[in-house]
Parts: sequence; structure tokens; C-alpha cells
Amino acid sequence: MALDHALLVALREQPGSGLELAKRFSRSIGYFWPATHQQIYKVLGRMETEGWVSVSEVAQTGKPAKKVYDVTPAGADVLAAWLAEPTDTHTMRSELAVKLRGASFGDRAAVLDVVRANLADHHVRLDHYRQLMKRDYTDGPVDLAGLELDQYLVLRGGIRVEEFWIEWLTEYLEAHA
Amino acid sequence: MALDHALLVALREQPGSGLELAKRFSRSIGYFWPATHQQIYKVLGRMETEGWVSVSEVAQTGKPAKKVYDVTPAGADVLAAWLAEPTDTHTMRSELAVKLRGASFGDRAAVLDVVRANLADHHVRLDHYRQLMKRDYTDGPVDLAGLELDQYLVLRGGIRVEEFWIEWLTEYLEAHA
DNA sequence: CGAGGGCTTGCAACTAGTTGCATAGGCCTG
DNA sequence: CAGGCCTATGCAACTAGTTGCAAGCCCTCG
Repeated sequence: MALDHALLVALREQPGSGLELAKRFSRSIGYFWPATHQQIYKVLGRMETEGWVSVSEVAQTGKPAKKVYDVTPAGADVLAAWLAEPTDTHTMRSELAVKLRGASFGDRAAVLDVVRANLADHHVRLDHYRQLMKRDYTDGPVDLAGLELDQYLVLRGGIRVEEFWIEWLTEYLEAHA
Repeated sequence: MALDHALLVALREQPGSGLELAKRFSRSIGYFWPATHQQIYKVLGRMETEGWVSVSEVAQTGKPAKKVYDVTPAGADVLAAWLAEPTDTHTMRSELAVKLRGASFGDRAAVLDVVRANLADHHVRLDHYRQLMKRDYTDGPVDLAGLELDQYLVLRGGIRVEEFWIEWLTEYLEAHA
């Protein structure tokens, strides 16, 4: 894969331009698949030549025109096929984890500072996610189904990831206190 | 960064050849930084020309000679400097998460199968980590310090990651039951 | 001896993602 | 109208990692 299918998912949820997708990503699918606008444009271009998405120029008042992308039937087929494929469980890649393991080969106090900075950041993210949760799902997952339920559950995943980091880094700091 | 510093950490723990590092990675640092032997050779070569590591050919009985790498003082400095640098909290990248979110655009039953396969895999990994924990740290972290404590804590992180996945995927499956 | 198999190193070509910058439309302000 | 700023698209060069393959060394088995 790569970004391709993530963009197809985003476009099936809601057609949009490159920049809109970039923004949308940063607060939804981007929790699990970060992407810059350059990368998004590149992939949209490729998918367009492959016929997975269609483009239409849309004029805007007060802003330059944008190119709105939408998924074609062929693109929808590609997405459906990909969804059914097995995904191998790829191991998480974390620079911070390498630092945790290597801390004794440098200045431990400095590493602990790095850890604290990261911990603070994860607290910020967790707060952010909790706000989204409160705003969009005050009643919990009751009554949700289909796409909405999936969106809820992925947000739950985002929360769980942040909780994981907070618990782990806290354990690390306490063990080295 | 990239692999570079992870390899420096591994080599400071214990000098070794490319293939040994590849094997060691797959059951230690590789829990958070997977790497193939090709990539490892490439990086070792670069680090050698930059003077971060030194090489020595070591003959073996019954096997071809190997090139054992060790960290030079210059390499140790590079590592220490990197450890003290801030690391920005990079968001996790997960193909499976994209499938979870996009499941309603394909065959949901097929996606649930994919999820179940991944869940089973995470159970296997968790069991593996728990065995390591039992074998190497029967008494828990008591008496550990420095490198050994860090190694213990990173293994704890590996366990926490697997628990995260198991809990999340289970929640997903139950919500769609 | 020769074939096969595991260990060891590595190249080549490709794919994905990052970084830095360029261009252009359209607004608003001085 | 010139300058600055925001939106919007995109190119070019680079870096990192993946995939597929090859080649040499050394042993064992037939």
C-alpha cells in the first residue's frame, strides 16, 4: 500500500482537494497515518492517472480555484479489494524507544528530559482526543453503526495509544527516579 | 536519525557482525525498530566510512569469516549527542487502523477476518514477551539498574504495546459483533 | 569429488516519504 | 498599485527502507 488507500478512505468519506485532505488527515486518519501535503498531491496525481479518482476544478470566491477529487468506481473496487487483503502486523517504529534502551550510553539526565518532554506532548494529545470524544460522542458508542461506529472506534484507538505512552513513559521515569 | 543510532546502541551493548546484529535486532531493539540485514549492512558501511564504527575481520571455524563492528570513541560521542537531542513524538503508522476506519467501504466480514488474524498474532507476540520476562526477570525490576533496567523497561514497553493492540482490536470486534 | 545447504556479505532497482522551494491567484492594507 | 499574506498546487532533490537476487565460504552427504 501506502498512502493510496488511506486517501481513498478519506475521499469516500468526503471528496475534497489536496489541501483539504491534508487538513482532514491531521485530525482523523492522520492519527494513524501522518502525511504532508506534498506527499498527498503526489499520490493524488498518480491515482488520477490510474483512474482511481476523478478531478474537477472548482472555483471559489475569495480564494484560488481548487481541484476536488472523488473516488471512481474503479477506485472503489481497488479499495474494497485492499480492505479484504491480509495486513501483516508491522512492528511499531519508535525513536524514543531506542533512546530509552540506550540511555546508559549518554547523559541519563538529558534522556529523562527528552522523555518528560514527550510525556507532556502525549498528555496534550490525549486531552485533545478526549475533547473530540466528548464533543462528538457524548452518549458513547450507543446508536452508532457503520462508518460512524468505525470512526468512533478509531478515535478510541487514538486514546488508547496515548494512554499507552503515558503509562509506559511514567513507568520509565519512576523506575529511574 | 534512522537506523544509525539504533545500531550504535546495539553495538555498544555488544559488538558484532551485520548478521548477528540482524538477529539480535529481531529479538530486542527490533521490537521498536525493525530492520533487515540489507539495510543493516548498508548503514554499517556508511558508519564505517564516517568513522563511527571500526571493523575487524574475524575467522570462524566451520563458518565463513565475519566482519565484527565496534563503536569508536567518535561514534560514542555521536550517540551521546543524539541521545540528548529532543525527539519529536511521531505518530504511529498503522495500515490496520486505516482498514478499521474504512471497513464500511468494503466487505466488513472480510475486514473482521483481517482483524482477527492480527489479533491472534498480537497474542502470540505477547506470549513471547511474557516468556522473555519470566526467563530474564523472575524477580521483577528489583536490583536492576543502568543498562539492565533500561532493557527491562523496554521489554515492558513491548508488552504494553501488545496489550494495547489486543484490547483495541477486541473492542473493535465486540462493537461489531 | 560434486551437489546441496547454511552462513555471510553485499549490490541493484525500486518505493515511500521528507525537505526545501517555486509559482500563482486573490485578498487586504498602506 | 505595491507589498504582504493566505490559499492552493506542485517540482526537485534527497533520505530511508524494501525486495529480489547474487556470490563466496565452508561444511556434510551421497
